[in-house]
Amino acid sequence: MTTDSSGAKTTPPRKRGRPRQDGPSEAYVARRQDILAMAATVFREKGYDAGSLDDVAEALDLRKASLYYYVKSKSELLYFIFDAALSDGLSRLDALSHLSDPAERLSAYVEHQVALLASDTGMFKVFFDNRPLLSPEFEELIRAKEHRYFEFYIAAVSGAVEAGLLPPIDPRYGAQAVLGMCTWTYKWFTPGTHDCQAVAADFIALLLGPKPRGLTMVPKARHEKASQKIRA
Amino acid sequence: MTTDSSGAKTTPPRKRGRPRQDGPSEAYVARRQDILAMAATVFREKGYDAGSLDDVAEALDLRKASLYYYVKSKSELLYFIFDAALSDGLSRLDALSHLSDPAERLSAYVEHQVALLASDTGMFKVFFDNRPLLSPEFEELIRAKEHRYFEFYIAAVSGAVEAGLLPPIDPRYGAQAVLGMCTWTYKWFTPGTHDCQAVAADFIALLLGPKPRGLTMVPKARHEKASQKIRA
DNA sequence: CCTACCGATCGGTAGG
DNA sequence: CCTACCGATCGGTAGG
Repeated sequence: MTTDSSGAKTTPPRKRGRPRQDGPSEAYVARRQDILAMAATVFREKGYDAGSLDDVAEALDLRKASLYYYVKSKSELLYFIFDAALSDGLSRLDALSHLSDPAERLSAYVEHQVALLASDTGMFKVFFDNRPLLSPEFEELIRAKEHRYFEFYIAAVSGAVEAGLLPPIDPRYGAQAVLGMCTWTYKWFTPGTHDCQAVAADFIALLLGPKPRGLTMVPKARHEKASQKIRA
Repeated sequence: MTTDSSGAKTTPPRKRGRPRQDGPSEAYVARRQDILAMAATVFREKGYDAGSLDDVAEALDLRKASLYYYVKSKSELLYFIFDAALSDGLSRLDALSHLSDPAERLSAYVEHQVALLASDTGMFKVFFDNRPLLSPEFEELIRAKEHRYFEFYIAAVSGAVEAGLLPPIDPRYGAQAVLGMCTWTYKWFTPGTHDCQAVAADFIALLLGPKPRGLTMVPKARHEKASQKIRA
């Protein structure tokens, strides 16, 4: 219950059908988004351990205690950030999964991952290098989404193997290889120095062989060919 | 100048040829090795941030302050551990660099890196995920060795490209790809579940194509062949 | 190699 | 959303 300027008690609007407030208000959610965004920036710049809640609060011109009105703990803050990033990545992958040509799909996934990681190495340093700090429950939720992410790559590698574009490897190891190769980018990529598209192109060439220029109708696999050309 | 129990001034030992103590004693160095090994264990198990000097000292039945007799700071401890690991890795790579066959050499490097990373994922989590904590001077020394490490892979990729075993990619990007693929192992490899040798074999197949079984004389490149078989 | 202790940081809470 | 503050941790130092 609140008090208006005259000091009289005010009651909530009496409108019969008033939809119940079943959740946080819009303003609350929006403010929390601000906080999450700022926390992401702080963590990106100083790392998770070194980036304190005081830093986050100060950057928003708040007191640290006020953050607890929006978030239960520091690690929950991290969880929200991770979850949003993962959801974003998943939906992008999903948008690419319609590609039916195995080579095109795998190439698109590689380009996606390289572009994503190169676009924000700072954030991914936090993401990949501070995971154990999450509480078990959050850990589980993140892990589930990560697993879905991984499965996109397993499917793409499987498709490429079946099409004879890749040698007959274990698709799980293949997916780890592709993801490792692309993800590792966050450790060395420097925007000014390196070219994101060139990197992706070279990675794809490494996996699928040199891109046939101007030709679309490439018959089958290079791996099948390779074995044909063996001479005793 | 020191004073003996009688209060008289003492001079350094007069023995003419006595070899000067030009560095820490053997016992001192040995004890420091113990401390480094224990610190490595603690960091491996709890991480660098969470693994306190009290933890390290306690595990050695010492007081924390005593560690400072052997080490200047916590980050110097980390530096010593990293430097030893890197030196070890470099000498192993060096031992493999005699391989003249480009395919064999690249394969050996892949096997080396996968085996190394899979053998101690805990330590490499510390190594790769806590770097920024090192002081600038240490950072520079480590970086230099890492660069030498990187150059081994650049050379191997270059060799494979020149031999037509890999498509004509930028050797630096190629080396990052190979290292990323192999190194990423520390993030997902589990000794019981995964097979280190199978992983390496699949990675090699992914890079160089399926291993020709029982045949040694494979003519040239699969990439050259691929373009030959294109039909309009 | 030890005892004793400092100084600073930081996540989190009480209570409004 | 704020003031005030707690409790615990931790790297490091003094001085022996």
